Amino acid sequence: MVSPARPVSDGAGPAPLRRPGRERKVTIGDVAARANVSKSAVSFVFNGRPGVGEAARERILAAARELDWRPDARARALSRSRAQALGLVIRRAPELLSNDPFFPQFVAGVESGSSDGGYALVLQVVPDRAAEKRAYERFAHESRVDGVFLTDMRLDDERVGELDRLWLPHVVVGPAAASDEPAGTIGLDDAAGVRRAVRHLSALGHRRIAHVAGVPGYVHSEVRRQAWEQELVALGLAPGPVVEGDFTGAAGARATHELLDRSDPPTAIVFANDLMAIAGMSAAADRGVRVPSDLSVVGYDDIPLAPYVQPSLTTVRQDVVEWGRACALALIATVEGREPDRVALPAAEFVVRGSTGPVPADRAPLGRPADDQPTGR
Amino acid sequence: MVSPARPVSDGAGPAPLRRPGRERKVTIGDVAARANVSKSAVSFVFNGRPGVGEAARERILAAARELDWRPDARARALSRSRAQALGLVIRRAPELLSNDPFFPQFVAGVESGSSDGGYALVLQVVPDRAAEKRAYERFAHESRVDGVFLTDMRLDDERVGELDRLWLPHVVVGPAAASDEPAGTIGLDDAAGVRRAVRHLSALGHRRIAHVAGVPGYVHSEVRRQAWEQELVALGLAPGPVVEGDFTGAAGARATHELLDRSDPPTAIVFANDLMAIAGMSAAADRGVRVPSDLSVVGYDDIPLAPYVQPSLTTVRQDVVEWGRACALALIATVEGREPDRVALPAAEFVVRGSTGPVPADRAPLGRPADDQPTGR
DNA sequence: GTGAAAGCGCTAACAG
DNA sequence: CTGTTAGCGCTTTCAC
Repeated sequence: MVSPARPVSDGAGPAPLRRPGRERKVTIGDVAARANVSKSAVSFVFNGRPGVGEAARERILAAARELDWRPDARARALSRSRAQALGLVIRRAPELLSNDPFFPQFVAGVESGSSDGGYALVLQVVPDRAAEKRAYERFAHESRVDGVFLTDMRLDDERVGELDRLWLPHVVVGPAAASDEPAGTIGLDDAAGVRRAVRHLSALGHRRIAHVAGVPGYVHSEVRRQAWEQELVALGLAPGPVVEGDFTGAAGARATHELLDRSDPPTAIVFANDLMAIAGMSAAADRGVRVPSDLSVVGYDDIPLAPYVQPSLTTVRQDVVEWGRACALALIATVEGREPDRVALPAAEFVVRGSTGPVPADRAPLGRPADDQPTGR
Repeated sequence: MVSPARPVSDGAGPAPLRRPGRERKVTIGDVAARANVSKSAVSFVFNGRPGVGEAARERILAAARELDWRPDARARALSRSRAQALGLVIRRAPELLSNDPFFPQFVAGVESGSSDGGYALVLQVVPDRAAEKRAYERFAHESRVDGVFLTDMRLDDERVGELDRLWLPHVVVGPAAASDEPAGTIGLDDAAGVRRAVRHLSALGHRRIAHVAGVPGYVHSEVRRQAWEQELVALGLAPGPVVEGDFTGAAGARATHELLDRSDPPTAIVFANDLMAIAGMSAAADRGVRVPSDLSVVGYDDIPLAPYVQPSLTTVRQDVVEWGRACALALIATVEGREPDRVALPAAEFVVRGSTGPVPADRAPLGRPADDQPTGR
């Protein structure tokens, strides 16, 4: 059975909700009494505002410590009309949540930033758009949270307007490089990493560089695709074929087969995430195409496994934890009516490992590789 | 800049906390007035208790719908002395959170169960034991949550006692097979999967089956190690060497090298998780040991990548989402003073893929393999 | 069946 | 600088 609220069980049925007996919860009144001051004095001290003498202050703090008292979050929330909590709604099938290395780290970062700022993080996982909308509405109507994070932005996302209508403050979490991003976006430069990857491949002599994209309609999918294309154009190369993926291993494998089936198969593929890239490498191996000697592969995310697959995966890494922190701090500032600080997030980093190499000699169309010494690490 | 609480900005400084102008928040009073009843009637309807006539009930519901009103969670929490929220404290370095496929799924499951039961999920990520303890204390003292989940149980975990002292209801999330588990544990049968794996290897003729364990001191590490050992003994085999790992890829690689360096290297290794197993396969490949022809490998978790590495990974899968749901339902029952239902969680499942095969002919010490036809997924 | 009134524990005006 | 007082929005007895 499950541990009840009461540690010493007497075997009685389903009973105890609260602590038994007389032990009333200690309140601000008890602290005030013990320190010989008024409740407001206690309140003032615990809200860090002036107007309380040093002596009284000391006594109050001592009394609170002795009684082991902390302001009750519920009462505080009610009287300040602020929940002192931030909401994160994640729209994704629960089973698929662990496909994505982004969320665990992002949640960790957001939580760390939130609790540093004195806010709690309320999480909700919803399967579809309808449930997502309801979740935001409930957060707003029930005043459960003071603001929310918007992740997984879609092209023409309706949520910003909805949240404005609900008067629910928010920050948009997204790649910073999108040309038409809405104001209020906190993101790091996704595109830079992809561009760096393309340059790296070009420097290795690759001329047919394909892309396996993420789920269409998502901003981060688009940003990565655009970055890939723009950099190819900038290098004077023709944008190779693009295959739409959906960030799953199955899609990565399928897309890879599709690309290698072409009459002019690419010599390098830039995948929109590591999971697809690794599945792609397996697919290549299955048909006797060797990485990196026959085909170079680049991923995105730098998942913990990336260094440990065969061959180790060249990829792009972002500091997602720090990103999450920055989002939390920005949202707190917004909620409290302050102008959020402009934070400089580190750009995505390009990590060179074993899955990229020189273009196969018999496939290199012409010219010698440009010079390019990636920093990696 | 970040989107403020007010959609139409007039360029003023850091100002608006709440909605501007006259638009007062609609309250239960407004609904009562509009429906021509008292506040308590409204309250009764929204709390599903008898004592309100059908006609009044209809009008109340209509009024609430028209005014778009839902009970304010803060006020409700205060007057009912219940936060209507559940807490999950995760102790882990933020950067390491994505190493673990467990949490994203577990969180998703817990959240789904919580919101089905009308509870919010408050998450906190803490780096160490001290912060963890403070987190629980704050949850309790500030009445932020009504109960908490205890994950990553350690041998001789102090938290159960602490929570009892704080009068904070809780459920323990852990493998169900631990012999000395505390009452109130919700878990599925971790050990069954590992035992199945050992039997599978034995059936393939393996006699020297090693184990790469998880972080020592954690219940789930111990349970898996014990299951491995017990099954070997049950099969009449000598427990092979055990190397301690820490669930990271680096540890998996190191441990594998250590095992293969021995004078009597194992022909099969059971790893405590997939990440170590995959890194172990890479380590083996690096030294020319081939999987599965020279070495069989079994993981644990069935991460999304498991089918897509080379070779695909034989592993153990649990329905972590369902597990999380069950935990949430049990905690809600506990919090509300009911006896939690005894839920039957599906046992861990053994998934046979490409990383396990017959013992190498020249290494099979004696006898012919027993018959064992694993079911797979 | 319905409504008035007293809290829940804290914050924040406003007097003293 | 300190204390008194009126809420915050909802729940819940308890008379009517």
